[in-house]
Amino acid sequence: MTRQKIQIKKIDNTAARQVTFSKRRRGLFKKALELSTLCDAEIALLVFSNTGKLFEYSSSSTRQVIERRDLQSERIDRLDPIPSLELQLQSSTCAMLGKEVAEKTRELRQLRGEELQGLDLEELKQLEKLLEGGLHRVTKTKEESFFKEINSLKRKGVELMEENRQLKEKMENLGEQGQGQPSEPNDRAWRSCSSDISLRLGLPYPN
Amino acid sequence: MTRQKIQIKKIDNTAARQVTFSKRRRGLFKKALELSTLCDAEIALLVFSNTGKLFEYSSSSTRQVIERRDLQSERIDRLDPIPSLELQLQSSTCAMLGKEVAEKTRELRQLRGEELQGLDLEELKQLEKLLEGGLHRVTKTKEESFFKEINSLKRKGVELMEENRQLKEKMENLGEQGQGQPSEPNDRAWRSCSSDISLRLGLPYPN
DNA sequence: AACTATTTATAAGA
DNA sequence: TTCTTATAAATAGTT
Repeated sequence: MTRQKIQIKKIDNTAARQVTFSKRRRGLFKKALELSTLCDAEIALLVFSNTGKLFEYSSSSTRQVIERRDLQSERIDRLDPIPSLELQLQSSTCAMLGKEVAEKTRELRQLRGEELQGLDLEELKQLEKLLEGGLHRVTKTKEESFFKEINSLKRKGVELMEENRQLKEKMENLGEQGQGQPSEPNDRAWRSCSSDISLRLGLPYPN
Repeated sequence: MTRQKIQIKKIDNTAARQVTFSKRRRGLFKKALELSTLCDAEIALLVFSNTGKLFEYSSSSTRQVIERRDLQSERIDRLDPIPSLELQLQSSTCAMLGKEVAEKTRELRQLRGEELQGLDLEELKQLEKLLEGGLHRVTKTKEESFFKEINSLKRKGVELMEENRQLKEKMENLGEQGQGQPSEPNDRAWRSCSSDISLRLGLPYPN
């Protein structure tokens, strides 16, 4: 709708699709709120993202709106007093979910390089490309993570050395004893906080 | 929103309210359709006008979307008046499947390098290893596939040259004409089956 | 139901 | 994700 007009069809690029989803979801929810406010309408809006996440808006309570809707459509599809209507619907939901699980399982196996026999050259090439992309991003993230950890430890080290220096100074001022080994302040600093450091290493990013 | 900006509060004038309701309801439904199409989202939208009329949109089936939503908020809502045993059983199956889908979706995204923010260094390292393994196997399979294709084409070439050689021999025996060029049998062999070869080449390597 | 001046939404890029 | 910005789309008030 801007910069360039787009076709209303599924966006192939995953990242772009997610960005658009975020933006348009907000827009849609805003419009729903405005309609319910301006026109005193009762609204329920359920949105499942591609990834299965649920977003919902309701002018009152979603459950309430759904029940009101059920009352209306009751006259239409209540011709069967069959309690299995619900059962059937759930059943089809189950079937759908089952299929989804199977599909995703297959995809996962292929990404692990485990179920490649049925693929043609083109599919193999695409898979390879996907893996290269994923690997690249993971490696990059990992290295950034390493870097952060290292910097955090360095900073800590500097702080401890400074603290140590100050303590020694105080001690020297107090007793003029001078028997300490001025050449290894950092050794003592590190030993004194070793438990804290190992904790940080064990739980790499507490934040 | 045009001619003059309006406040988002209930429109007092009944006629004006109804006109706005019509216009905006259409806009909202259009936006819902666009979101579901562009982003492959599953959407249900229920709107009751203040006159009590129901308008609904769903990307699939309203009932199905509601079911899916109930599954997610099952534990929270508990408004259900004792579902049948069967329904309960199916429901738990569905819930399980739903969880599985969510889990696998997350795994897939991580393998694509898309949802890495929550992972610690150890997890990133494992993911990287997994991807390297998968990539290695896929690349190997792809190269084997290339190789097979090449060998198959070579074999075909040899067969054709042999066939060509025999044909020429026969022709020479029949007519003692000797005008052929004995130095380029392969050239003619390849040309004679060019359409077949390009067909085979076209399928495996379209780009 | 149409029109149209404006406001709003948003695609692409940073 | 958030901001920016050029442009498309929606729509308030009018006819």
